[in-house]
Amino acid sequence: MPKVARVLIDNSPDLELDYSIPDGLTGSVVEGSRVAVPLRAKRTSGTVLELLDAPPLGKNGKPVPLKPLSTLLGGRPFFSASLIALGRWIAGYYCTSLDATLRSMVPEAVRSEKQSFKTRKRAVLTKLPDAAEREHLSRRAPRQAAILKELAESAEGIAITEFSGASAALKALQEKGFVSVEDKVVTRDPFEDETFLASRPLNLNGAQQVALKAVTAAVESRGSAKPLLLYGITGSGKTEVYLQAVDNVLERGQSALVLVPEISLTPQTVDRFKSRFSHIQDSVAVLHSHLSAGERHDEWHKIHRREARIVVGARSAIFAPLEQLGLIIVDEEHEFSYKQENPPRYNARDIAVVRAGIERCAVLLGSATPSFESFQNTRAGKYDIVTLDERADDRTLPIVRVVDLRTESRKTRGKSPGPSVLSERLRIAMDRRLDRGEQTILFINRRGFASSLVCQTCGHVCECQHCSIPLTFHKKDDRLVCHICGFRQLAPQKCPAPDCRDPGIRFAGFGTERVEEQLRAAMPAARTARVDTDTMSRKNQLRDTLAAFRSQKIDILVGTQMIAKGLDFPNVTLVGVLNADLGLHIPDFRAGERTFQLLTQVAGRAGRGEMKGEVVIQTFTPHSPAIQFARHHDYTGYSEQELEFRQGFSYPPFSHVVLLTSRSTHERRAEFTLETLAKRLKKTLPDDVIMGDPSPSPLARAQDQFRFQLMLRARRTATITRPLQATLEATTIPGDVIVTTDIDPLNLM
DNA sequence: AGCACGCCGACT
DNA sequence: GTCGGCGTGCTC
Repeated sequence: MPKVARVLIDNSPDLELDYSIPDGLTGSVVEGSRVAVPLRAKRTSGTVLELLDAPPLGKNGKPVPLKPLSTLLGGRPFFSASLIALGRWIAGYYCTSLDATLRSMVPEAVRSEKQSFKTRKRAVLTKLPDAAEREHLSRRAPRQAAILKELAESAEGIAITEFSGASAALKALQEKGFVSVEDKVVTRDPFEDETFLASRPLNLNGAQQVALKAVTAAVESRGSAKPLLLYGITGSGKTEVYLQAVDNVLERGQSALVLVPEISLTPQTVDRFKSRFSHIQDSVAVLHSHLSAGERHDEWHKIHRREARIVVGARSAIFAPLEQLGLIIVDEEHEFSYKQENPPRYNARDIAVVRAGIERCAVLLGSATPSFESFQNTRAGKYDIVTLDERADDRTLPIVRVVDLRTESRKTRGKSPGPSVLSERLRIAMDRRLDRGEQTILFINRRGFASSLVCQTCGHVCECQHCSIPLTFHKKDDRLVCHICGFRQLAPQKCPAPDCRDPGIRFAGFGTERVEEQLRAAMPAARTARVDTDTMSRKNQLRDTLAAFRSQKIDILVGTQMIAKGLDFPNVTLVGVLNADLGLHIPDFRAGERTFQLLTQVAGRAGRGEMKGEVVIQTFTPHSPAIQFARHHDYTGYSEQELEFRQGFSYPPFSHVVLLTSRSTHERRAEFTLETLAKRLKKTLPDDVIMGDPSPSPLARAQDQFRFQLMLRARRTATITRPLQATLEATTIPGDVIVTTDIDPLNLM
């Protein structure tokens, strides 16, 4: 029996102390247990990280004298030994304290005592009156008799709200001892008002069968197989492979974890899992950010109680306390939303691979446009790859046409104020769809400065007072809004530049709002709807709009990234990308990769039914590789060219990036701090680390803080992080400067 | 010499 | 995180 517990003290970064386990508690103190411990003269709390047989030896060679831990807190631990191991790995790799890491692994709604199980008072039958009594009641107190009859038929009792008009009768029955009223736990069901029609497994085509076999073999190998990359083009039926693989895992008595990008992007994926497993609906738990705190609490406990065997969730669901894991699936593994933007800044896709290693289970990464990190891992033999290169049911990929906006703007010059949103080609294609009763999706990538207010006469751009980015014009409430800090101001009537004052500024730039407006004017017969964060604020609004689109009550759907991914509408035969350049010219070596992924994903929304699809991409740079390769559906071609470039410059996946950022309201201090760190790092970092110069971040100011950054690259992350941590500890950082470390960043702003 | 303050290391 | 030891440097 272990006699010693190593305890991580709460709220004290990386303080791990050993305590002896008193006799009364041996056996009940396990890894993950919450315990109260003495610390100096006080009492504090902590988490048991591991159990030891004997106290460690001190500097004098003798065992360290240990204090006994005080008591056990709480019930079954939040963390299993393998989740603690996972936490240790994350804390080490991402340079975060173990305490903060473990805290981020359990939802706040579970961790804080505020949320608890929801209870409702229910009446239950305690004993049935004898025949004479019943006879008496039915004559003298028909209300009571009726209640008894109802209760006799329901095993779980009936909520007392059902008897709201008969509280006196209920009370009388309670007093006679026939009925008792108890608090019963009721589960908050995020899908309460939805029904899922059971779906049956579809027939797999040859490639899908090969893929399923490979996954099943990996599951059966119990962790000795390599991670598996499922590269399947859009519409090739990846989800069906996931569903059947999960089914196999369940049959083996194991559980499965399915990660999907932030749920609002793919409501359809969740629905497909809920439907396929509708016969065991209670075994499916869903975890994502749109759940209420109470729902999250209940779903998490459903997993913790071992009731749920399938978890479908976003990024943080990678920490779901599932046991006997057989398979972890990461859908759309290239998605940037898997990266957490606050500490620990982990990437759930990478954590999935680590967790699979710890739990000795299989891991499947799926994508139509795999990240170059994962793809290179298959080329290097670290991952295995299976390919679905045909659309399921013999459908074909859409024809992609590229419209050169440079020649287009020459055609329309002078005819309309500002740039024209729809090219002639796209207009004609849309008219044709409307005539045939088919549907169109128009995609506008609002990232970048598309809808900023730029004066056409003097070039003045309305910028945020607190951040160094242009403000975005929202016509509905006539405001300029900062998408970084939320700052809002009334839109100016004319150009604010003192020597300009041109009223034309109000018509510059376009975003989804303006597209919709122009569309209404240009095609009055079409029924249109807009999907972006502004219109989809209400709960279920996205779901409702998509349902209306599916039932063809809407002809044209205009939207941002929200409609780019994962949606499957058979009647959509045309997709228009209004400005493909917007993500292309940002200072980030992944700009091309991101654009290629987006175009490929958007194009994949067209022609998913019987009818052939068409995609029109409007761009000012038709020659750029991301656009040309996307046009030809050529992931392999693009990856070859891009990987060669990345290798030449030692960018990921041929190196790991560590991004050091300093920020402060005091510009010089932020800059000086980073310069000092850079100087010290130059001395301690090994030669094979590529270190840039400290420089202003592309987002030079945000929320009144000036930002500077330093990029470091090396083959192995630890080559950088070990000396970096030592340097950070040894350097005094001014109180008003914040220094952050981002390992494998995806956002270089 | 006496004391305040801040840094640093230990806490089991 | 928090406490206490100890060194520095200022004041009496």
